Amino acid sequence: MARPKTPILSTQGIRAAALSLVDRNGLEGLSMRKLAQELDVQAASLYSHYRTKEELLTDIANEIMADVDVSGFASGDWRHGLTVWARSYRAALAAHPNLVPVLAAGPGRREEALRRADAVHGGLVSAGWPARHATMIGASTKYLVVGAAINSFSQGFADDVQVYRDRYPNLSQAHRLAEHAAEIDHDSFELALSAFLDGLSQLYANVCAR
Amino acid sequence: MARPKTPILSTQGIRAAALSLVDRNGLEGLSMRKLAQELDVQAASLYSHYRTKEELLTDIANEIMADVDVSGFASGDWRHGLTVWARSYRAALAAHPNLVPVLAAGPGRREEALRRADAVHGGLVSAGWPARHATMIGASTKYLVVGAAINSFSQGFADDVQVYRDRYPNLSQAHRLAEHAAEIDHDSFELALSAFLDGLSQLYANVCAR
DNA sequence: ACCTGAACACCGTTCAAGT
DNA sequence: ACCTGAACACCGTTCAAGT
Repeated sequence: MARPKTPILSTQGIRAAALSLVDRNGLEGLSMRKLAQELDVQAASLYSHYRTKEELLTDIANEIMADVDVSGFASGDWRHGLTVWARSYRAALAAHPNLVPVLAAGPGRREEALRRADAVHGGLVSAGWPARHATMIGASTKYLVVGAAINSFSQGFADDVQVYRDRYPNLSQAHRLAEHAAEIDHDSFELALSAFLDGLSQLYANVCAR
Repeated sequence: MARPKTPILSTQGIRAAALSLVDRNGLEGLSMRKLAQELDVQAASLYSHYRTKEELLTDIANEIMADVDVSGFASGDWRHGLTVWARSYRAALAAHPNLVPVLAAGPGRREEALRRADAVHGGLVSAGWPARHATMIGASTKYLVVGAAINSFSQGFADDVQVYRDRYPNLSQAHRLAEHAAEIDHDSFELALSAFLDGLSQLYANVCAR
């Protein structure tokens, strides 16, 4: 009864259960004990597969970040590369909003994160951007994606509908934000991305003489 | 000994001690027990002044957000208004990096947050932006600020200097990022902001016919 | 009103013990 | 190698009790 012939747990299964728990109950809804319970096992058993809770979360983050697509830079069109990267990056984060703080915290395991960073940087440089600009553009794009994912601008307006009308006339339709939060977030992100890229295009004309 | 003639604690003092603890030891370094110890008091005593730890954090967040400056919109120049807002917003977050997850989580208490949101939205609208654009621009700018504050793009490259040179040629100077992290973050933010604003200016010319 | 001491229900993690 | 049961050092929060 202490150990079945075939192992009960697998890192794969642990990750899936943990992610499901986070998706359902939020990041604070994940504890090693609850996770163990979900897997019909004792909490201590998890430590045969992951050394810490943090390591487990990092591993999950890796899995999610694997969907981020940097292949757009292969075309030689830096603007297309950035667009594909940013959108797939945002989609990966938005798929698990409760995990965004973890995903934003670090680049996950170095391996894949560095491969992607290298692809972005390399794509920009080979398109003509100076190295320093490439670094800043990569960072800036990440700011946009992470900022958009971590914070529904509209989420703060969920309750207390009446107050707005009286005291803040410019926000008189703020109560509508909650309903269309997802749509507004999406549109705001697309607006930010295209304005940012338009601005970069102007800069490109100035910086990258041909 | 149970109660001195003059109260030991004050919400003001509790906030200051808590913020100092977070600044020194990180967000996870703040517990009600450690905070109480810092104030030479029992943990339970804190609950005479704050009902929950979360409420305390929200109050601290308010205090910090009070430094955000939306006065730039009074000039009628929307671009100037956004610039002043974004920079002061970022400065407020960057002053307490360990608290950024909390600051990003919500708009804090409704009062001041709504006053600022109203100023931004109203400033944009009276400058000629349609209401929907004003909403999206406000959201986008916040994305940029929060994204920049929450994540040093460079912070992930702190260690393991040697690996980069060999495996990721485009990141050969990645080890320098750690040294100049603050500078690169600042420059990246400014690049993102000005590119974003340049893009918006183009859009303004198209959308806001005069 | 404000602080204490003790308690409750939770954590993450460790470790000897079992198979 | 993998799982258990019990323990350790921590949490946030509550509450009767004291002044």
